[in-house]
Amino acid sequence: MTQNATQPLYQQIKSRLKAQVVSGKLLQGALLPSETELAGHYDCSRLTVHRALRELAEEGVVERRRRAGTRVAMRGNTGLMIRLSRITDEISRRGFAYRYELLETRFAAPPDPIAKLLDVRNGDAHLHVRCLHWANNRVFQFEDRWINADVVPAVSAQSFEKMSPSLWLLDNVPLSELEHDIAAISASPTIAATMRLPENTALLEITRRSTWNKRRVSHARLTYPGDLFRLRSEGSN
Amino acid sequence: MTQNATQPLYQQIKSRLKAQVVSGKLLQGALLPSETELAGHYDCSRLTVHRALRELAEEGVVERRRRAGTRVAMRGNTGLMIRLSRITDEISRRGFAYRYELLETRFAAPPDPIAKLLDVRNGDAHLHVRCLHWANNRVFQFEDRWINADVVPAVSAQSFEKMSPSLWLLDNVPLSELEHDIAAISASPTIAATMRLPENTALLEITRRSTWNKRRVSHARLTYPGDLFRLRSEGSN
DNA sequence: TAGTGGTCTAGACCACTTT
DNA sequence: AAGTGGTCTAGACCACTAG
Repeated sequence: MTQNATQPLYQQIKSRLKAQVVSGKLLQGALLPSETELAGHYDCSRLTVHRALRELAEEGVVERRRRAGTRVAMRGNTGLMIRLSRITDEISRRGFAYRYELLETRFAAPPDPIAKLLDVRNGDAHLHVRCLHWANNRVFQFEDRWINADVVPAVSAQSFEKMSPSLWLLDNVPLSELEHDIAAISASPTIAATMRLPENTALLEITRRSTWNKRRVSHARLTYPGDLFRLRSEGSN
Repeated sequence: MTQNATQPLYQQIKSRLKAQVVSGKLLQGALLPSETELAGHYDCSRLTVHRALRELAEEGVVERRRRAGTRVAMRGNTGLMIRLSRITDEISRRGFAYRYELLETRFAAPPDPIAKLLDVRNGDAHLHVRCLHWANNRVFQFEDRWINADVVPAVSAQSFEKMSPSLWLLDNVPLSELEHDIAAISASPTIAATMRLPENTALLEITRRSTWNKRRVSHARLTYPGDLFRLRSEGSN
């Protein structure tokens, strides 16, 4: 197997192996030849085969274990990549005018469930911020966020009058790990009033928990009008 | 820089570079040293540096171009990985009993918007399937799907009485590329009746277009009760 | 303990894009 | 034209783990 001008060798090997998996020549759980054998078969170096197999493993097509070898992964897991852009980009990309409005910022003891999620002592005061993101004359996002003041003491000096807490956190907290939940909910009377929407409007709700250095930094509930916001993804497999 | 017992070299390099980005030593848009220079700096081979930089690029931390070099990426784009599992796994994982119910399968000319999305001639007949996925005694997913009979002629022989079209496509169409839209909608009277839900219930709607060999294979609208279904993601950056 | 994958090297050639 | 990243090789040593 020689280097084709159009496609790298490891890519070609990936495609071939993938094709064998989906065509059924390699059933789920089937053992693949070792890297050395495949290198001989494709007449290339072991590293080239290794890269192909490593990427297939990252995509979830195969599973690898030392000594045990490489096996076709159990099917059914389709990984799809979704890219969320920062809200201002999202809005301007659609040609809308963006406006930020701070509703409230206060120090207070978070309610029990939030305290648990933030992993803070019950009764301690932390920062609660509520704000709106407007696109033209409609609310595009309602952000309801708690920030752990133990982990990010600098928030005390922030008013968030001009800059939303999500942007501020992005620029000021390093390397946070994120977890998301995405769900559809019906607008409660409170939320409906806040977002200037009719009651029971369908909303897309994204709950985001950020962690830094194994400590909970922030817990945010982001709600969007269902008709204004869509997540888009371009899948791989 | 020598190989540490606990962590691969390329990982250590990744972490160091990442740390420089988030600490502000490397500002957004800043040019990083070339692979050769970094290899000298970390006293390792160029390939090791290359792997570190390649993975940072995949994670969106840096952007690379030949001759132009490696630069710190523009911030604010948070990639989040969502894994969609096949519906039967999803339901059984929650301990519910799964049941599949076919509502209707017919050959017909798709309505204009669908015809456009499927990229088929107006008036040609294609397969339309509507079915339900039950979890215990509740509808977990309503699947409304059109399949391009030109691309997948084998569908003609399928009744889909026992097996849902999404599963069948997974097993019979190779390597399809997927695009998804995710939105929140309010249950219309028709959908509400089909899904046995009150009108205006908030629904999570996933629109999935699959492509094979640059031809549109299928267009599906999957709707879930908002309270029963959540997408979960564990992010990286 | 033997065989697998994981990592690393030193060197090489090529493709691409800015200068 | 020159310098960057992208790929590949042949060989090596190591870590892990199934038999």
